Amino acid sequence: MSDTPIRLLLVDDHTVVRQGLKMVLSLESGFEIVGEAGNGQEALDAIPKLEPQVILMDLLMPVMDGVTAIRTIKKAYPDLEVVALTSVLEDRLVIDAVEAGAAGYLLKETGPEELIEAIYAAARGEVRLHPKAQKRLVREVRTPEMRESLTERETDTLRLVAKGLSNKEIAKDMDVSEVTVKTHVSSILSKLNLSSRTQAALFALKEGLVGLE
Amino acid sequence: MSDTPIRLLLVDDHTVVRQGLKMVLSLESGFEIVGEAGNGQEALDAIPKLEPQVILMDLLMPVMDGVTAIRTIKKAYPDLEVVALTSVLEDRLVIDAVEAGAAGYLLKETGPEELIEAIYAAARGEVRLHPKAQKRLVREVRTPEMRESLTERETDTLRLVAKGLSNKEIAKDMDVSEVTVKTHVSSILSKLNLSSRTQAALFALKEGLVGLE
DNA sequence: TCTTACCTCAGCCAAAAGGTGGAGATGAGG
DNA sequence: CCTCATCTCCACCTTTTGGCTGAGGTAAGA
Repeated sequence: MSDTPIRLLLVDDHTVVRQGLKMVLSLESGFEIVGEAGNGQEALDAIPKLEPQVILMDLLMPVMDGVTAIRTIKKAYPDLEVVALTSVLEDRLVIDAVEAGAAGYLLKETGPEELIEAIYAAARGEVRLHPKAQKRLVREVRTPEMRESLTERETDTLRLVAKGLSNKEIAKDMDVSEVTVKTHVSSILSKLNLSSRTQAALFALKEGLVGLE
Repeated sequence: MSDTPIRLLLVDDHTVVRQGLKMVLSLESGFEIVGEAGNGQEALDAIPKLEPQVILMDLLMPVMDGVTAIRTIKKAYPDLEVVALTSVLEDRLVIDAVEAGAAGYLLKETGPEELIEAIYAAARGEVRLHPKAQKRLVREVRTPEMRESLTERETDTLRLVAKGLSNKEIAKDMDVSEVTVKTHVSSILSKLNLSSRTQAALFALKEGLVGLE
């Protein structure tokens, strides 16, 4: 490894988690934690002053979410490596994070050793994905026709289907005829290879297209 | 407060979270962290030796989940107070935890102050619920006829509906006629005051009746 | 300009879903 | 024994859903 410590910025809205990370990482001499932030916006503001080399970023945060933050950061500072660190494993999140340029996707259930190893890897410009995240990503790459191929209106429709609305209600909500909604739903089912709107709703939930409340 | 520190046991499968809690709580002189555990079973085994007064318990853990652990602990040690600490807010979890005898339900997004306050409260035998958890619990108490009133077969049916199966598939799965399934689905919708199987599926997911994969 | 993809709508049709009412069997409990 | 809840099934009916084909308008891109 290098002889100068890696400058780290921690971004997470939970105080407890930040403290925990600090605790765990402070046992490792190769790191220097130069700051903390409670959301993506704070992180962005702090970068010029703190000049971190690697950022540990939670994905689910208020104000500015992690994915947006990663995208913005990688645009402004391409050399800065961002490791996504989250407690939930959602297809959509994994894909978005990787697309946004994350140097890693770790779950909070990850042990300290892997965490440390992933940071070193990120600093070297390598990518470390949690095994489960890898699986999701591979699944996605293998079936890119899936959610990817849904058009904008179809995606809108699916979102409403996943909220339990009927075609008539969706039509009213989208301000089109019910016939059009039926057309959209049909092509959704066809494209995704599903056989009912309930399955479509479940798909949308799994993909993180909509939340559960 | 008392002059002797409160003996605390931390139970969480994430090392990072445990360290974070230790860090945060060590700033408070009123506590003494007597031990840690990575799951419910470990916690249970450690109680006789460590003699904690309050346990901070994560709900989602491998081996033995938090709710089961709470139930078991409260049966064996009624005076031991257990505070549930979790990152997710699920109706079913809140209800189950409270029924199991939890002295509190906190989210990991909770700030250190509230966390500390909740532990003191638990030690005094009081109950502290996160505002969001309170809301869920109240909603539940107000509509006990809901999920509660579903019969066994209806619950089975709902579970399969929430997996995206058609009536015919459910009939095959449950080994009854499709007519019977329709009867069950009808009474489910009627009892839960819903208007489509998709809504029923979403309900089942919200209630934690089934998982999402 | 000529595709191509998308959005919108339509009609026709079959299948699935859902509502209503009723009925026989079973088993638990007063 | 009687009652009550549950499970099972049936018939009849309406509504919803989903498949299929086609068609006009629009916007982007070769």
